[in-house]
Amino acid sequence: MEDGGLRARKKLATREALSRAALRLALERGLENVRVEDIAAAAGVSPRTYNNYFSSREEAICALRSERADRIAAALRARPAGEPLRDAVITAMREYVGDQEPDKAAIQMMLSAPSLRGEFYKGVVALEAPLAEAIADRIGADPACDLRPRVLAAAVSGAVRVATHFWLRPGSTEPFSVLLGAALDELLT
Amino acid sequence: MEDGGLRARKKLATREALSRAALRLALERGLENVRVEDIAAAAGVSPRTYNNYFSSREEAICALRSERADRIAAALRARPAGEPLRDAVITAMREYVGDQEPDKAAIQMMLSAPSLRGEFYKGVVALEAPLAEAIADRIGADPACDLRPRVLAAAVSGAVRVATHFWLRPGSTEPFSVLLGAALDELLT
DNA sequence: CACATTATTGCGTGACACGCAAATATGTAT
DNA sequence: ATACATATTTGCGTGTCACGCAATAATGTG
Repeated sequence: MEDGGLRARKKLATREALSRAALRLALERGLENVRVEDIAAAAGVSPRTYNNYFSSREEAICALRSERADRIAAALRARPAGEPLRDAVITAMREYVGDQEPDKAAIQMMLSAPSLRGEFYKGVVALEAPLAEAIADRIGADPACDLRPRVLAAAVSGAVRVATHFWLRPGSTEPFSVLLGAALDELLT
Repeated sequence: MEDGGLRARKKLATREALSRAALRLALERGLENVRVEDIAAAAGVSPRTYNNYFSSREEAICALRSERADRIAAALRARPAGEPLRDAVITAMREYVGDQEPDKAAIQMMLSAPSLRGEFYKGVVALEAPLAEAIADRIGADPACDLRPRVLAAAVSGAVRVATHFWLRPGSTEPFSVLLGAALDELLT
């Protein structure tokens, strides 16, 4: 029952293979033209197995994005203790994102297809819990009683959403990191 | 083709009847035990008509909550022009919510059922656009270029989410308006 | 190597979303 | 009021899907 056992790793691998296949196929053919059967085949498992991992195409397509939360929290914990809270949070976010450009077509699709938007937002909101916990640790707050960590985390995740929105505007060429930095700066004023 | 015509009003009425029926049935019987057929019957239309209005049970159940956005924006526009931006936004939110308690069981359900959460978040995020526009008008910003209105609106909607989260905690008895006020105050500090 | 645990698979079932075309209701101009 | 145009509702058929269940295969353990 260990986490690093062959079993657990294989499960993660199939989950990832399924999700990658789902996203790739949706981008290639359009969301409407992807059968569950195709996703399963592309990942080398039976359709029934696909449904053991995900209970909807939407969930499969958005699953990978939903798993970056812990690294963000870790980036915050790595900030020096003396740094003011908001600066630390914002710098941690900037560091985490770095200057990697996300896949524009993928995010575009997730935000324009109504059936994917909800799943996408679930992923964004999921970033907040670990981030809020790291914030609570830093300011010595009880995350169960104090609103501040969660409100700040929610504001940060909101800034990410807004930056994404502007980054996707037709004709926009600015790198995501620049827009994210600008959005996060608005939280300081 | 008018907005106030009999046609348009009847359409809105059926839409609302369907959504109310869907929510009521889901609360009474649990989400799993609600057939599309039941919702349509409770609203007095055919199942096929139900599907002309909504393309999933989840959409029908969460539809009513998604339509409060314009009134929030109006509340902001009613604030005196001299008031500092954030105070105006926060006061407007407080005024809008007043001391009405939302339906705890309903929101509880929407946040605990994975298939509803995405739709619920879509509704919360939908609050941001009109609010951001009202903010942009107030500070004379171009909502297409300036990040500030949207970041602030997103922070407010995040605060609403966080307040909701705490309001739902088992054992919590504080009114929603108090928690919302506390969450919004964190945005000022 | 034997045994317990866990994952995968096939099959069957109930439900659902939606295209299409007919029927019905509504708005409008004469 | 009547006739006509437009929008909405409805029934039916179709392809798809999620999931319970039980059998099978794969993996970890003593």
